[in-house]
Amino acid sequence: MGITERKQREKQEMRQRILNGARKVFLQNGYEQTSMRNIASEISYSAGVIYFHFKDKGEIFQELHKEGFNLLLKQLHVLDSVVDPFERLKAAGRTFIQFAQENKDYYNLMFLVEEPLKNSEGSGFQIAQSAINHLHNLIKECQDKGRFKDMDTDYFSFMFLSAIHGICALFCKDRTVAFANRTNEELMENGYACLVNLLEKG
Amino acid sequence: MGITERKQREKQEMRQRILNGARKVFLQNGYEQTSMRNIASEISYSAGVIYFHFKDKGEIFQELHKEGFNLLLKQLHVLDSVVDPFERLKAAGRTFIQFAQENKDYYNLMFLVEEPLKNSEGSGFQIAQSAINHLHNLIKECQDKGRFKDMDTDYFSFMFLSAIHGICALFCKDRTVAFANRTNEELMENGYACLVNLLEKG
DNA sequence: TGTTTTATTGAACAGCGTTCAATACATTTG
DNA sequence: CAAATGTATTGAACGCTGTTCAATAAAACA
Repeated sequence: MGITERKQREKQEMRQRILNGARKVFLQNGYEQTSMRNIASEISYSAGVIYFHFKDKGEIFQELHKEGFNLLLKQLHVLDSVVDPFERLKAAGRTFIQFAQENKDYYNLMFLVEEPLKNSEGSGFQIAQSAINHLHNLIKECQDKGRFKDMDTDYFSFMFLSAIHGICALFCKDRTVAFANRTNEELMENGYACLVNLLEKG
Repeated sequence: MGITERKQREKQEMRQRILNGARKVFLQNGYEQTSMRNIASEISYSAGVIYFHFKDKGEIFQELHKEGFNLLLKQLHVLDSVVDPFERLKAAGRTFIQFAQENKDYYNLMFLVEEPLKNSEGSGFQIAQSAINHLHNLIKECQDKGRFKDMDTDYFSFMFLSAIHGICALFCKDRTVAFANRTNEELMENGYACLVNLLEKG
C-alpha cells in the first residue's frame, strides 16, 4: 500500500508546513500577536484547514514549545564535555541566559506564556521534566564533589533555576527599565556573575 | 463655582467606579481574560463609556499596576522597624514571595503581563523605580555592615530581585509542575531558604 | 427659553479562535 | 470508464475582542 504511505507523508508535510508558517510569524510578531489567519496566509491556505491538522492553537503552541526546549537542550549538551561539574553548572547558566537573549520569543513560549501545559501526558511536559532532571543530576554531581553540601538537591535546583529564570523573565517582559543606565546585556551578565560569586562561596 | 467642583468629583467617582469593576473582574478572571465589555457590564454601563474616562485598556492596566505596587510597598514597609538590614532584606524577600502567592493576579500584572510600560513619564514607572531604589539602599546598608562587600550594589540588587522574581514567576505561570511531589508552598519556601543560605555565606 | 457642554448609548468596524456545510479532489469500487 | 467513497480545502458564519463614533439624553449656562 504505497498510496496510504504517501498520503500519510503528505499529511505530515502539511503539518510541517503549518508549523513552519507558525514559527515564522511567531518569531516575527511574538506568540500572542500571532493569529490563525496570519499563519494560514503565510503559507497561502485558508484559516480553516489548520483545524484539520491541529486540534487548536494550543496544539501549535505545544509543538513550538517542544521545539524551543529541544533547541535549548541542544545548546546545553555542548557543555557535556566539560569535566568539572561546577564549571559545567556555571556555563549552563550562562548558556541558558544567552538562549533567552537570542531567542526571546521561544523563551516567552517556554516559560512565560499563559497556556495550559496541564496534561501530564503531553511530550512537552516530558521534555521539560527531563531538562529539570538534567539540572538535578548536575547539581548532585557538584554536591558529590563537596559543593552545596548542606542543601537539599531538589530545592537547590529550583532556586538555581529560579534565579536564572528571574534574570531572563525580567529581560523578556521588559522589566529592566527601572535599573537606570545599564544595558540589558550588562545587567544580565553582571547579575549572573553575582550569583556565581555567591555559589562559589557555597 | 461649586458646580464644576462637583462635576470634577463626579467624574473622578466614575473613574473609580470603572476601576473598581475592572479590579473585580480582573481578580476573578485574570487580566488577559478581562474585556472592556466585562468591566462595563460589571458596573451596569455600556462599554463605550469607558473610553470617555480612560484612553484605552492600557490606561486601566497602568492604574491597576500602580495599585499592585502600592499594595506590595505597604507590606514591605511593615519591615521598616527591623533594625538589622540583613534581617530586613531576608524578610523583604519572604514578604515579596508571600505577596505573589496571595496576589497572583496583581503579580502577573506588575511583572509578567506584556504591556507597554514604556513612557518613562508614567507614575507607574516611577513607583517601580522607587521600589528598586528602596531595594538598592537596603542592600547598600547590608554592605555598609560588611555583607557582600566585593559586589557591585546595582548588579547585586538586580540579581537578588531576579532570584526572587524567578521563584514567583515560575509559580505564577504554572511552571513548577516539573518538580514532582513538591507543593508550590514547599518549593517557594525552601527554594528561598536555599538562597538565604547562600546569602549568609556572602 | 434656547444654546452649549458633558456624559452615555448602541451600532459599527476590523480582527480574533473556532466550527461547519459545501466543494473539489483522489482513491477505491462496481 | 463511471459511480461512489473518503479526504483535504474553502469560505461563510458565530460569538467574542478593543475601539470609534454619530446620535441622544441630561445638565449647565446664557
